Amino acid sequence: MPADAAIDALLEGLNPPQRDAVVHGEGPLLILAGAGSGKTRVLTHRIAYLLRTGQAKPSEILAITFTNKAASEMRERVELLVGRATRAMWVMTFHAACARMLRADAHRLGYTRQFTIYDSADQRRLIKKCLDDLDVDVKRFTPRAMQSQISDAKNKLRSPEDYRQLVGSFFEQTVADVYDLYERELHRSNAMDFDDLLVRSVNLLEMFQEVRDRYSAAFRWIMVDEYQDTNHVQYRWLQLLTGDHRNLAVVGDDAQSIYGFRGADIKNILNFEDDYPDAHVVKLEQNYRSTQTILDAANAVISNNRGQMTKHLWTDVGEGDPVRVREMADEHAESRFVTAEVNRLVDEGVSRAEIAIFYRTNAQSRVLEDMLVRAGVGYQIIGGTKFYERAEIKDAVNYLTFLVNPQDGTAFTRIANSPRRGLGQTSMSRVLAHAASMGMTVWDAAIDDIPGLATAARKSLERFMSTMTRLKERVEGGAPVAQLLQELLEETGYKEALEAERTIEAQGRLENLEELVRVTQEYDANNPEGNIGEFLQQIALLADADTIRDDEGLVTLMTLHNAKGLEFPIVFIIGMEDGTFPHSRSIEEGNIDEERRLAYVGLTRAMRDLTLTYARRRGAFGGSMGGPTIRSRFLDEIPRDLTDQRQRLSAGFPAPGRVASWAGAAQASAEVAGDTDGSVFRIGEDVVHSKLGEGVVTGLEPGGIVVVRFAGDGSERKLMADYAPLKRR
DNA sequence: CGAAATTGGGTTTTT
DNA sequence: CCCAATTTCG
Repeated sequence: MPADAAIDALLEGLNPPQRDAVVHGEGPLLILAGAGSGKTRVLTHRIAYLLRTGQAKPSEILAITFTNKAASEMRERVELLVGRATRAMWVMTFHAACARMLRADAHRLGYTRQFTIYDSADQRRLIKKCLDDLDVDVKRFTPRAMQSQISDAKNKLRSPEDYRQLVGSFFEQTVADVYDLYERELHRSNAMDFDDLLVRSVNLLEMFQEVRDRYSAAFRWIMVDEYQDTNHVQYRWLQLLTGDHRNLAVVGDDAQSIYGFRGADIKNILNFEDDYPDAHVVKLEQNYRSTQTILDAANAVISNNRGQMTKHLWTDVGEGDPVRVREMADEHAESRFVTAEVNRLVDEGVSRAEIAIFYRTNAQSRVLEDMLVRAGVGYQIIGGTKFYERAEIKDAVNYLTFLVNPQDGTAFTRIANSPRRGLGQTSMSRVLAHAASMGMTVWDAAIDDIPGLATAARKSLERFMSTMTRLKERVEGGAPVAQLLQELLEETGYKEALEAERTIEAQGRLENLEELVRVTQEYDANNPEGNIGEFLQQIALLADADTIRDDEGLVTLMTLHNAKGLEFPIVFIIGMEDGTFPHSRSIEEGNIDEERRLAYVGLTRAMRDLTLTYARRRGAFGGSMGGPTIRSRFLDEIPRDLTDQRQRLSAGFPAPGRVASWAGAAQASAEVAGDTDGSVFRIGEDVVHSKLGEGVVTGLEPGGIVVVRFAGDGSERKLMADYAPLKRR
């Protein structure tokens, strides 16, 4: 028992099960942590406790999370408890930990430590090339389908040979061929895709006893967050590392398993006690985040799933307000309603940073964004088109990649003719073919005498490669990343080409590149011993969730998937319709349970205020498609008395056995009609119309119509708020 | 050989 | 609507 006062302090303020998990010593530990039950607190205190009691040394701690953001948050919170000792611990994502192991030992598997990490776009491009090389019809077998099959195989630790054994159709036969070639091409390029990071690490640990001994001895204490989202490779990786000491503590919630499509296997957590019969099991069921009403709603929804670990969240913060459910005419009315609500809340003194809006698919954000921009509401959006996926950023990154990884043909193909240098498809294929046939790196092939290359292309390639060679010398001289990037953008003519365009778009691209330079400067400052290869590997592993800012002035928009692990005082979930959420694909595949868990995740993000909206009609593909919708089955799984919706709006009559108040009915019909009070604009507000100039709002009418008196000619006009080019001033 | 124009195809979720 | 791939034109 702890005698030390510092140790007592670590346990203070923890509830009994939390304390139980923190003080558990050697041996397997399963922490079933319901949403908002303080699991990060438990993990950080457990680490601190192990250190303080002298059971563990900092360098023996390996703490795994799913996002870098979660990792840095954990690191910061541990640091508050134990200080500098944190630096010796590995607190990072699965992928980052694997990349780090591989940098040290990849040579054993025939890679250099400068191996490139391919994101899924790179991966798809290479798969496409393999399909072409094998003369496969990409109309029949799309690269996307191949990619998901290959990724799936890798997550199950199936090699191309393993896969070939199981082939049962022509499709799978094709996949086997592509998979086989793809793997060889990847290796020849000295590159790994995301899945490879895990797979190759497992290979390393399985094939080299001394490597395995080294790591399993080093990491005597292993902790894993979000264990319900681990897949088979990750499971195997953990097995290999914990085999000797069995000090594995996992935290998770089977009700929040939402990554099945990515190979996550919920059985990993469900069967933990079979894997470790002596496992100590702790359940955290007290929720410190939400009101009882929100929890009851979430519990009710998730109870429709079978075969879960029983758990019942409760709180002592009180009942709170009912869940608000709103029917809107279409997605425009929905956006208008949410935007107006945000404004109303802000007027009441709520900070925008306290508000989040969730949706099922990224495409749903567009209409909402339009409306928020129009209303002048600041927002940040997580996901969608990501910074590192922008063409100019990928180009710059691929320049750096080719400088450190001369084998990377994908990087070469991307940059050789960007900016235009007169090196087309044909010339590039010549270079790649030459490299392949001579067994040399792409770089060496590009500076070699290539037979059959046109004179113009030859000249151009020579010029390009001499610039690259000059840059490479500076890389080898240990130039800082930022300096190299800047020189590269100048000397390759990339910047010049963009400047010559003189378009607003090009201007934006230049600004993005400046942003990238800032990122490299920051990297240089934080990593005096760093190098390009490490920088590239680091940015390759960034996730969307890592870009969330704590900005007072911004409402946060994101998919439900990205919302996991976060909390907000006020939450809106839009698009609560069957087909959107649950998604039609999931309905077809009979995969409703995972969608329901996603709903559970979404609902439990809200601390005090939760609003769910659905639209009677929803357009798709820019308005050409889409029709009447059916409200989400998940809405109907929430007991009516937890919501403020007193009758079924779609029926148009009060529900049997329940008396609807007049006010409720009036309010309901107003919403159905297009909600008069939900307008983005308000009477008396100054607005600007792109054609008619400045004016003031003099009236609001049902159907989203605003009446505006314009200053220019004094005329008063009725405008459709959704379609008129009208903005708040 | 490269750039512009056209057409056709597709939307789940992502480390 | 937005992209990528193909066709067409210079």
